[in-house]
Amino acid sequence: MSHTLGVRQVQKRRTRQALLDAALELLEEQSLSSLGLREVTRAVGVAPTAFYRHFRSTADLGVALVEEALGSLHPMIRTTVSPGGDPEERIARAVELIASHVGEYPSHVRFIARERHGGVQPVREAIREQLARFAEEVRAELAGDPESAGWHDDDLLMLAGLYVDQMLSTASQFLEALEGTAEERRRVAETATRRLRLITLGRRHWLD
Amino acid sequence: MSHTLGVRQVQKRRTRQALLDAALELLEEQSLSSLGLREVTRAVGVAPTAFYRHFRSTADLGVALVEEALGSLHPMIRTTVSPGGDPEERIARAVELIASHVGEYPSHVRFIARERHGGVQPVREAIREQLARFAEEVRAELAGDPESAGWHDDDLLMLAGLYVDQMLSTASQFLEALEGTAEERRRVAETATRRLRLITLGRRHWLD
DNA sequence: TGTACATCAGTGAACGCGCGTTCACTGATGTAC
DNA sequence: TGTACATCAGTGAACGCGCGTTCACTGATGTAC
Repeated sequence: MSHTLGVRQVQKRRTRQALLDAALELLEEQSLSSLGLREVTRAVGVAPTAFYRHFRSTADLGVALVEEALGSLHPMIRTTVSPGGDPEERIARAVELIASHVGEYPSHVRFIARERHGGVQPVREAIREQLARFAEEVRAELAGDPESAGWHDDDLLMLAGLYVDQMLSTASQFLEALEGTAEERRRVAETATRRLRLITLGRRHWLD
Repeated sequence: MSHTLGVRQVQKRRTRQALLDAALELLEEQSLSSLGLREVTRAVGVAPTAFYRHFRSTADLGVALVEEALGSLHPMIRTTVSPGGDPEERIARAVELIASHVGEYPSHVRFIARERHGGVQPVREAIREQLARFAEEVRAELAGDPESAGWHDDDLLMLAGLYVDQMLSTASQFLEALEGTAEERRRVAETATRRLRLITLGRRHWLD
């Protein structure tokens, strides 16, 4: 008994991934709610009917894309917020991490920003769930920080949500600046850094 | 010479408004990029070709909806942030104002949240411009606050952007809770209040 | 006030096109013996 | 190892449908005299 997949399953996975990749590229310039199944299969070079061997609908494909875009992000989020070190250094590290993630996976970031409030309910729901998980993970991480002594769990979750919102907002601003100048991107990083500094100050004086 | 419009112009405006209203309702459950011109005219009860007497395309209609949704909001934003009074009272007032606006114009709020990162470039651009104006107005208002003495203009704009982002985020959370229980809405208001409190604390200690 | 002409918001037929979905199929891969 | 049958990812024709856009039109409203 081996974990090796048969030729058939390998090929099926390949086609499925090709559909996801093609869809993501098409979604650079449109919303999921206007993405056509035939567009996607045409881009991959398979018959339209092949689509149904992998997804029930484009909404279903969208949910799969949410997993692809956000599923792998959990470990990264965790390390970003993890306590220890100079606060100013931690902020710089977080902003750089966001910038490099946007640079590496721009289509994923765009997809999430676009569909978070988009017109396809199951996809919105899937994103909402993943972001709630992020917030919970950040809360758990913050809870381990000595600076959080005396904080209510409610307030930690509030702060975690603020951080997650801020990450998404920053990511979306980096995305807009991606085709601009290096100077624009520097300004986005600078503003994001100051916002985090201000939030950190508020955090420090929360229990005053 | 009077400002009275002729019968023809009055009727034309009525049809145009009916198209905008119908589109906004259809956009409750889909994105602009999948909205069809025929859907809109069908909902109004005019011939598809009548659409072209008012808009070049659905994207053009979308830009008009941005003006309708955000254009009238400027005075409100101004008063919300205007200085004076107990900070805690100001925060409560702001959160209530957002809640009541979402309750009164849910479709407008949903439209802006959805299309801010949506698939139609001219609409995204129109929203971006209006939000930049909001941020600039908030900055100007903050500049008049004695608490802002010693602040750089850059930092005031950073804070203004944070407030605008926060308003939108809160509005979108109220929207999600709109079909939920009163308890859910209370929790959204509570979390929004605490977030603003934390930001206010950060603001107070910015120059420490 | 009345008349003759101009304007133009809305009409309705027509067009070519791409859509999502169905269906029976093919032929390579997998499995039982 | 070889054979006979089962599985199933991908095919290709066909369907009915709604789309955006064009065009010449109609008839109420507006304007000049």
